[in-house]
Amino acid sequence: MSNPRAKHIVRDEARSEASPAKSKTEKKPRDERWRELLKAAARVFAKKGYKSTSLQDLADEIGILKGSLYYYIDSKEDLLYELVHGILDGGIANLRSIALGGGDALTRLEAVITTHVEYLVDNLAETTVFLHDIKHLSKERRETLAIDEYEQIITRLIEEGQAEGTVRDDIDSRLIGMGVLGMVNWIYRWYRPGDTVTPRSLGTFYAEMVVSGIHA
Amino acid sequence: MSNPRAKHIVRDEARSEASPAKSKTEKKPRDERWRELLKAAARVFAKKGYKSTSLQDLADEIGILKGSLYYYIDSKEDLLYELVHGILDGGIANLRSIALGGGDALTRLEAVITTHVEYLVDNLAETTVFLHDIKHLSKERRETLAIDEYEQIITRLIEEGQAEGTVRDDIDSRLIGMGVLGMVNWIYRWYRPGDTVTPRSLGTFYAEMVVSGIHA
DNA sequence: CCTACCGATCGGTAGG
DNA sequence: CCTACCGATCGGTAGG
Repeated sequence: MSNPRAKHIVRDEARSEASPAKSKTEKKPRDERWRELLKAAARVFAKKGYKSTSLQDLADEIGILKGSLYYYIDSKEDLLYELVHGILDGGIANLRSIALGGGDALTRLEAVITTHVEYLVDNLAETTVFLHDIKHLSKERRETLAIDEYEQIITRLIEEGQAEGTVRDDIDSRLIGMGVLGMVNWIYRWYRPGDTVTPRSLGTFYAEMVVSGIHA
Repeated sequence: MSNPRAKHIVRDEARSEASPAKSKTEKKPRDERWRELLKAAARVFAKKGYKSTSLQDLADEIGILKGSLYYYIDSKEDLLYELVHGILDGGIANLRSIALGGGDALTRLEAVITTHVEYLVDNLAETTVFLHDIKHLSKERRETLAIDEYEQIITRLIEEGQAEGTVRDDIDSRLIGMGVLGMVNWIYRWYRPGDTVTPRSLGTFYAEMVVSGIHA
């Protein structure tokens, strides 16, 4: 989430106090603008797709000129990477701490599902960008990301459950794992803020459905 | 699946017999080229995304010049529409005939799932384009498509099951329906031709998993 | 009128 | 952050 261009950030270089209200040349601290830019990118990429979003779109969104974006980034891809990297690492950290914790495998799987659902819903735009546009990252950058971790964490939990005898073992753990992941990740396609179902109860239900669907 | 430009197709106008092997100016009947173009578009759109695919890419793929594509289409979007329209209508026809058939709701739901999985796997590229790039269709064209039919068919079956008492009715049918759809549709993201699991057994397993996951 | 393209250029946008 | 631009490539169309 750090600004890749701001190698040496000098904090708060005496923000101009001159115009308290909006002026045409209003100055915003660099960090604030950077966060604003990332939020705008998440929103617009999620809506239109990365490839269909021009830097002009983003510049308009935050009220600067297109060329000025290069004060914050080196390329359009920087924005995609920052979003995708941030959302992935956050999600993995969540799941890893649960999956490696105590308790039987099925209980940990339930916790992983509810936690993942809440995280996904709380970060709908970023998740959408991750699930839709990661292919537009360069191979080099994509290789720095632990993209398969989600799949591995879930599949491993299912294998533990099979070893414990709580999960049916007549089916490949990977098939089950991808089914679970699909059910959960699909949420980004239909859930909208303000939906009658809360993220918490949605997660609880899907966890329940999975457990009764795969138990031995 | 018809060629929008070929208003009056004259069948097989004495295809040149001169060069039986490949010649530089090899002639292919119009319909054949059109199908070849659609197949190439499905393949390349699925791999690179609609927006990242140039008409030059497609022309290269089938071995003609970019400008020559306009003999077959009026715009790039024609190709997207044709693919998305074809795969959607085929899939809906499948499911509708099953959903409206006889038997109890849960049995029909199982059949819908297995049929849909096989159809999806048999048409992986087209399904990928449909699930990823439909947003790039113009509003006018998108509105001609029955995009919500899948969701409605599955949700309605679940409601019938709830009415019959075979499906748990303490949960919104839509939540269950989207869960089922997500699990099944997610297949396009990980299944590859040659995978050890056959489409048939994959469908059977997912149907099983759903039924035991949601039964009353 | 057709099939199967070519060479050149259109309005517009890309990243830099 | 702005002004003033570039090289290239985009989808699409011209006449032959």
